[in-house]
Amino acid sequence: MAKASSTGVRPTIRMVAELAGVSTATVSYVLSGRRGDGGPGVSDPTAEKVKAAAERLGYRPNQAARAIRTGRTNTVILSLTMLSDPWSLSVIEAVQKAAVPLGITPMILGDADWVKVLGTHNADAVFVDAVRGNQRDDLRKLAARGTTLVVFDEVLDAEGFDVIRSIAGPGCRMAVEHLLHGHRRIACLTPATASGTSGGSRYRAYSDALASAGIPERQDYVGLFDGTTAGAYAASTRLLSMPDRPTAIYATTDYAAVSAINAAQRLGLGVGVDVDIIGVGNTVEGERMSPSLSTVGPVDFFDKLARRLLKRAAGHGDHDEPAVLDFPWHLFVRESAPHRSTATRLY
Amino acid sequence: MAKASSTGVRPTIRMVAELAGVSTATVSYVLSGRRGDGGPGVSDPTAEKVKAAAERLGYRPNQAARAIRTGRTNTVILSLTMLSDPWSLSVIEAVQKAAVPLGITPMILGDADWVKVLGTHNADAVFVDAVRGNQRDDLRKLAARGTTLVVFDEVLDAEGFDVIRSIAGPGCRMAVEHLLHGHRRIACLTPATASGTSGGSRYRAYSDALASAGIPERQDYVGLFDGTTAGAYAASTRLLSMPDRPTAIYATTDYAAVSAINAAQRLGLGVGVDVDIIGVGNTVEGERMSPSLSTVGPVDFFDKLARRLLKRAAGHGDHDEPAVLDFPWHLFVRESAPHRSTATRLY
DNA sequence: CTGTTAGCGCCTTCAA
DNA sequence: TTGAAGGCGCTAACAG
Repeated sequence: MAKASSTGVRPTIRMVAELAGVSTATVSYVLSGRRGDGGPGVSDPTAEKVKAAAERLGYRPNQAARAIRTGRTNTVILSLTMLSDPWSLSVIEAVQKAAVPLGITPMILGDADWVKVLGTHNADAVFVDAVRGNQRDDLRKLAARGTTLVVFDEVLDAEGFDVIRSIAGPGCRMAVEHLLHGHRRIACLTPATASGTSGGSRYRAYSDALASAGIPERQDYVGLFDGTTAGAYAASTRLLSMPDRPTAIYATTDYAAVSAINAAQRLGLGVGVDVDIIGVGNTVEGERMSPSLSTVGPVDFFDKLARRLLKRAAGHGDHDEPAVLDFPWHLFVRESAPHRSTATRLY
Repeated sequence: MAKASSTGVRPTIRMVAELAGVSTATVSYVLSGRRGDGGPGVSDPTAEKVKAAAERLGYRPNQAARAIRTGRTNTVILSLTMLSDPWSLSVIEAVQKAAVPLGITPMILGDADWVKVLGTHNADAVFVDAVRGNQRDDLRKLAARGTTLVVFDEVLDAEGFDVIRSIAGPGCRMAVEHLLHGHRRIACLTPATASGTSGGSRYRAYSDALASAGIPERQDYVGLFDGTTAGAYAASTRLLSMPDRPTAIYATTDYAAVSAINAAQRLGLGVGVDVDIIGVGNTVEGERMSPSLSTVGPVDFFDKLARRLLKRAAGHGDHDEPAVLDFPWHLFVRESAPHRSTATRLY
């Protein structure tokens, strides 16, 4: 049984070198596993001695020190504003699956204030899931300083960083039009902050589709909430408790749609029967729940996102130009808002 | 309008020094804002020059380099195994609130494999939310190497690190006994993995309480699930669809209880009326939902946890001995499992 | 009050 | 096949 370092001090490469009776360079070669591919060869007995010494001391290379020398951190940062949103969990899941085999560690930044953090902390690549108007300049500055960015946004251009975009507008339009096949009294459930930001296009799809169908928009059919799950639940309850309640709800995010389903069931309404509910985003949670959530969303979005991010993180030399990646949207018809024919329509 | 660094290279302290016409040391003094408190003073005009130069270049100190020198990263790592659990979100929220004013950045590690990551990445303090049996040695080794740890566990001792413990046993017992006032047919909803780990005590409280009350335990009243929300929902549906369905469900986590409530409502059962549901953990989500979730849990747990972690992260000099912190549990009677008198009991 | 020097732990030449 | 030396960006101790 090795005694390990009971000194309370972290073992350094130098201690390993001393214990093995070699130089620090040799240790570095052996432990970073690069001998033979152009790097100097090290004799097997020496390599063994080094490995044994490292093991005995419990040596692990110091990433901070390595980063300062190599410029690589083997880390990607995910800046996620709404951690409770299933969308964020899907991002995390996909990135983690793709990162682990590459020896890259994903670190999650829950704070919305990524500007300050990314200025001082480095990562091989950074994913940012929401950019407010006044942060556009910060993004450009970060990119100019060499930070590798992948940004999720519907309007930004690729000014030194990748932009992942999934044009919500047409997709959302499809969602509302799907409801229009069976309904006239359609409500919209959307966070209050979304009026100005990217969510705005999701709401606009609702307005436009209704207008095209010749249905006047009712103010009391717009359920604004504060962005929380509880808020979405409350707003849904209000909508579904009205005397002339809507027969369908278009929710601008999947998690809001999930809350709406729970609220409807609480009120004793059959989801997909008495009331249809459709979401936006195509998250796994929606697919797995019961009744399964009808939704619109990009296909394979999360995997593609993860691939892009890790390609940027790993491929330090490859210089694909930063680009805008556009993901097409599909309509996923499931139980919460099934197909409606003239026979089954609710008006 | 400053041109900023359009070189694609991150500005260093040396560039700032050159531009300002001073030495790097002076820059360091000025920008780390420590002049006067024992450190050398710097004249105001010089300080201004330095600040202007830094601003012009968009300079931000490199945390990795600083860390290697000072041993401090201004970072805490939260290793959270089940990010979708509201419990994790509460931890994040509390830590973030406490960390920001101290200039400390919380980084979240979603990967369950913290052993590898913490070996190479450093932080001023680390919170670990789950320790498997074979990881105990790793914990000790990490602590011996100087990693500051705060571990959430019910059985570990403080072997070089803090242990936060919230003896679930007695609290869970209270939960089941609360149900026993009004019920005889009580089911238990618990993740399958919990048989061996800390969750085991939560299940044992159920067994013991039933035994003490002279009620035989029914195998078909134990709803095992895979740890996911969807799994908990499915298991709840099965329980509540039985011919002689239970009139109460004791869920070993709040998030499972939430799923059970949704399942019950889906089946048209009145929660708190036809069926009582109680959770474990006292998360905010449970408190805010409708019907509000009855539960047991420690009081002020998350804030206390955050305070401890940040005290460890900030107080580099203070050497309180690592200790076991024990948080007492309370019973929170809310709508999903109200008080039952002999008049309102369901048997 | 300011600049010089010496490292932190690691990796990468270059010479032996 | 190995070792010595230099430097990454930064700060701490010591000169001036």
